[in-house]
Amino acid sequence: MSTVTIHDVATAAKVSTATVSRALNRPETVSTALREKINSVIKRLGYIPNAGARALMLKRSGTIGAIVPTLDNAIFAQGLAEFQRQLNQAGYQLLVSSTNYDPVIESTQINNLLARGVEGVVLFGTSQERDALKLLKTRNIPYIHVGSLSTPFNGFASGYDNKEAIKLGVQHLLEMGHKHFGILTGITADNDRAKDRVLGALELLAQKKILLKPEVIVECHYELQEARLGLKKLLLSDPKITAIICGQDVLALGALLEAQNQNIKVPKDLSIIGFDDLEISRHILPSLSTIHIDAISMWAQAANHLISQINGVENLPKKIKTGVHLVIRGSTTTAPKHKKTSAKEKPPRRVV
Amino acid sequence: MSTVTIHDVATAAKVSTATVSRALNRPETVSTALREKINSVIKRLGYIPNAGARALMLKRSGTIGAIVPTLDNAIFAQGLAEFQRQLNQAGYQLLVSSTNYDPVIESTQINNLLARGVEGVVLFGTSQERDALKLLKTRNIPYIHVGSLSTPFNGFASGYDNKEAIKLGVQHLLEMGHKHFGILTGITADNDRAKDRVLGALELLAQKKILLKPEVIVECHYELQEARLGLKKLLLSDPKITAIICGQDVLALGALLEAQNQNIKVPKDLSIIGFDDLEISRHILPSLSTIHIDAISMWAQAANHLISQINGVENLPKKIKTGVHLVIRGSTTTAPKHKKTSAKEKPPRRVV
DNA sequence: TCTAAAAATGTAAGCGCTTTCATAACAACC
DNA sequence: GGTTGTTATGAAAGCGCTTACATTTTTAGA
Repeated sequence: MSTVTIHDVATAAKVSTATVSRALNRPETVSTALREKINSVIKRLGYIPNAGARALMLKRSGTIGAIVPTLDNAIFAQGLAEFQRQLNQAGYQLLVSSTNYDPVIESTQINNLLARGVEGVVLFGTSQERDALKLLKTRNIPYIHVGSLSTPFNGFASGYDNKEAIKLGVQHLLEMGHKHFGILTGITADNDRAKDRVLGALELLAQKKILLKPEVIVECHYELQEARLGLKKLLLSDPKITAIICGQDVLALGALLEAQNQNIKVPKDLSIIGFDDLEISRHILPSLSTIHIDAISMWAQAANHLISQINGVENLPKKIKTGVHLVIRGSTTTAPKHKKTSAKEKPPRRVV
Repeated sequence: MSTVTIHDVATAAKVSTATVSRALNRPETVSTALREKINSVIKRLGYIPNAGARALMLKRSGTIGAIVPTLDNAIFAQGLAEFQRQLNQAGYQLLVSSTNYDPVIESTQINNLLARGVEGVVLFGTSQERDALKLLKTRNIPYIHVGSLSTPFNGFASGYDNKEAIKLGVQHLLEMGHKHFGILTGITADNDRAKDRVLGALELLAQKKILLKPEVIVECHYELQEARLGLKKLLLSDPKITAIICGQDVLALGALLEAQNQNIKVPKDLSIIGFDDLEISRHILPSLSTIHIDAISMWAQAANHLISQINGVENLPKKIKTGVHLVIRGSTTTAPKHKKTSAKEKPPRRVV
């Protein structure tokens, strides 16, 4: 690990380290001749300034941290890509870490980012540990929540109201005459988004005097396999179900695929609605009705807000509300008049 | 940004900074009484050691960098998750950056990681810029390529031979009697994996005296929309095509979906084979025949190899070959006897 | 040609941390 | 009680960098 330092460059160029540093950071303050000489030495030696040492002096790292539940979901991957683009444009580097939906890991990661001297952090959702947030507060590190607006939080957030958003879908289903619902949700523990979506759905249904039994609300991880199992369970719990409300498109996709495997016709026999509008949702057959969220703008605005915070801009908005809308596609339609009973359920015809 | 330093802790605990440092790093060398006192002060002040300063002294950062083309593809997301797990287990932190398939950005990112003092780096594929690799070499930073074994490279690699891997699929198609092929590939520029897969397919086909015209090899980004367009182009270029060889499952999925939209029966009229075996591939209808790669093991072994390198282990293997196998599912079958010609292509019946 | 202002460069301190070496405190032994 | 280990703590240097300040060189005005 033969590291070449600013000192090596200085001696090789027969100047002081101060001059090398200046040549790098404020080139206009050093004479052309020297500057060129120094640059050539730098290139020859392959000198790369040590970011840690630099941050130590400057008391700023030029780094921003992001903590997301997982990278294994297109909705995060794309959001982060946008976030990173905005950051780079403003001269910041992004440090990503994932928590696997575990708030304890999340706290560790926040510490980690702090140790690395991040100047700001993005937190997904609002379910982080109290202490972790307090840490950010007392250290005076700017941060912003992304993806959640409904749950109470201090500080800033860029996102939308999950409770209201899901209602768009439920309302659509109600208008289509559905009366018997099943809910397929992600794990709600430590996940305000998932929780809010279920809550929102139940709230609107209750308003229409539809009360769901606990058996028709099933939780599973965001995986196709689990979602398929979930749908099975749902249909077993209540064969009268004609509409499935899903907390995320992956779940809806799983449900759709399972329905197809069971030869249940979507949307004729069963309507399915998702959330997030992944790329595949518009392409699959039948295409998936879902709630589209404007993830790009949500992350872009979060980035800019965070940078503004770092720059000490005053009177920033507490909440940045980003777009959500219902996309009606092929997986939802009017409720079947009489739920088709499967063959074996058909009452045996009485022989006269 | 009121940072609390080791000095603050020291004065608050009425000890020297040396003692605080020891209490943190080698607790057994400091008396119980002091240790407890120091710990309580640390907790009270919310002290977090500055990782940069620490790395500066220790000359090791405990950090490893990974550079991948994109996060927006499940195959990378899952691989990185595994990689990170292995790293954390060994006490290392992971720093991820993505290049969007641009080798210039990749070089920048390597510099970036080096500036941050990473002790090792993982590079996806083998198409990085010569200079960037030389930089790693001269600085003596351990690195390993992942995902590619066929293209020439120096140093180490964990992965498989893309050229051979794709042949598994092509062979299967040949055995099913297919004669007319189309290839749907990712952008091959700066992408040895994509390149090798095309090459491998062409090689095996040529061996069977099947030569593909350039029009039946179409490149597109790994997106469903583009893949659908790709299939259209392919079918237009040669209506006799009965089998599509895809360089990645996303492309195969897109092709499958487009076929369904055009009411082309898969696999009856058209066989489609993918590569990577994403989760959805086994669930979609028809399920996708594909080449399964053991991404988990590939990344896990890369992590361990890298850590061994850092630890100075000698005589490490140059190549770690990880598993690949053909998964035959529902999207491939025997070639149709006579390719069904669509109505308007039917020769007009001559009136006698 | 001399002098003063401006521009270019160097000196040295210090960012927050670890660690070597020196010193102090404490046992344990005769 | 003095001596020797043994253990616990502190003082200070230095990791690679930037920058205030001091110093030198250049420029230009008279």
